[in-house]
Amino acid sequence: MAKAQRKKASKKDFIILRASAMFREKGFPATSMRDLAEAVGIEAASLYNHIQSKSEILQEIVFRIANDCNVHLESLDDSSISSIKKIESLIRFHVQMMMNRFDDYTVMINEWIHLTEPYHTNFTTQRRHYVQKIEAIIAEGVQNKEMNPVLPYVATLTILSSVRGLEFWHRSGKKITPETMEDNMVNHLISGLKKN
Amino acid sequence: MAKAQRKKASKKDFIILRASAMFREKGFPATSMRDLAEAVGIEAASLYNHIQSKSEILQEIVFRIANDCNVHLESLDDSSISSIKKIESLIRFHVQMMMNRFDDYTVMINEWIHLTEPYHTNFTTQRRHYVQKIEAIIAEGVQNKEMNPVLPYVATLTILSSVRGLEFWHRSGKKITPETMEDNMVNHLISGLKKN
DNA sequence: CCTACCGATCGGTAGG
DNA sequence: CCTACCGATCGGTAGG
Repeated sequence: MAKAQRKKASKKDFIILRASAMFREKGFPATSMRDLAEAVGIEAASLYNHIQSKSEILQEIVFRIANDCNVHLESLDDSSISSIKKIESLIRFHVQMMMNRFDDYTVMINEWIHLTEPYHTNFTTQRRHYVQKIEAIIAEGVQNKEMNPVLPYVATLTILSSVRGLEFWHRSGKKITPETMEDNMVNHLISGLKKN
Repeated sequence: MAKAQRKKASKKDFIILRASAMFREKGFPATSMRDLAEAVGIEAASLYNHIQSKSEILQEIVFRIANDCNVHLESLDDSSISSIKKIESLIRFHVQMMMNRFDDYTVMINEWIHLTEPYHTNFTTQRRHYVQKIEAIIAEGVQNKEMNPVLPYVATLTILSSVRGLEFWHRSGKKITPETMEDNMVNHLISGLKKN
């Protein structure tokens, strides 16, 4: 029984794994359950022994990743490191997510709009809180005179979205190590382009 | 005849205008021709008196904007301004596109994957050349010692994708003027977050 | 996990 | 610009 549970869970995970890759490539609405079934190696109808609906797959992908982002951000909360260091950690975390969990992360970013209610509202609310916490870190940094007088809201959006550029990098054949990528993005977003 | 031509063209433009808003909101595959027809105020079948296919609408939206981006970038080409000033102009241009032509620009960025061949390949090729030209500007700035020693490819992706954050800003009710937005993003991406 | 099949909806056409 | 309608495909279910 425990074994059967485990077996079933892992098949479900396999379906979600394949779905994530396809949702990223073609988008959620353009991916059919028949395409997915073929990628998994079973008939479309058989998918429903493991999952409840197409929507459920998207929900699992999105909220798993969103949860990991929230956990990371909260880990920065009561530490005594500087605001700059917190933002650096945030950038590194997102670059790593993009590089190590490319399909899931990209699906969260690009396909969350196709979440049905109440998941859609749930996600946008979570995202708003996430942004607000980062804004608070930046606002503190500005007040501390650690940071230039930027608008925290704008800086937060810039940081969070800049990681999306890695989507193109991933498609291209460029050989850049994860560490180089991380360092470059941290330097650019924290120290800027212009030499002083 | 000339008048009829003009009238027909403007109705087509109206259809594309509405389509752009819907493609942005719900994505290209999730927007049906019946939804679009309703937004336009006619029956679905009547759309085909003005456009050839659903795909054609996407093509028009994407390549109009892509063309404007190319024209701007080429305008920077033989001017004698510094690399930093060129990049500043590039950032301001993209922020303005995002603010003034929000639907079209967002559709280009998010929905180009749904272009059919040969348009899909055409777009990715154009985009690659576009990125390479910006890389060249940054590489020159690094060589000049105008800029910090960043990897041009990574810096280019960071700049181009950071504008995508404005998608969230647009949805939110935040009152930030276009000029403030532009200045903040230019400062962040060029001078960085950290105070020296 | 399969075969067989459902009602709904899709992009698009015929003909007026 | 409409009515009427096409074949294809969609997500999902029944029953085994």
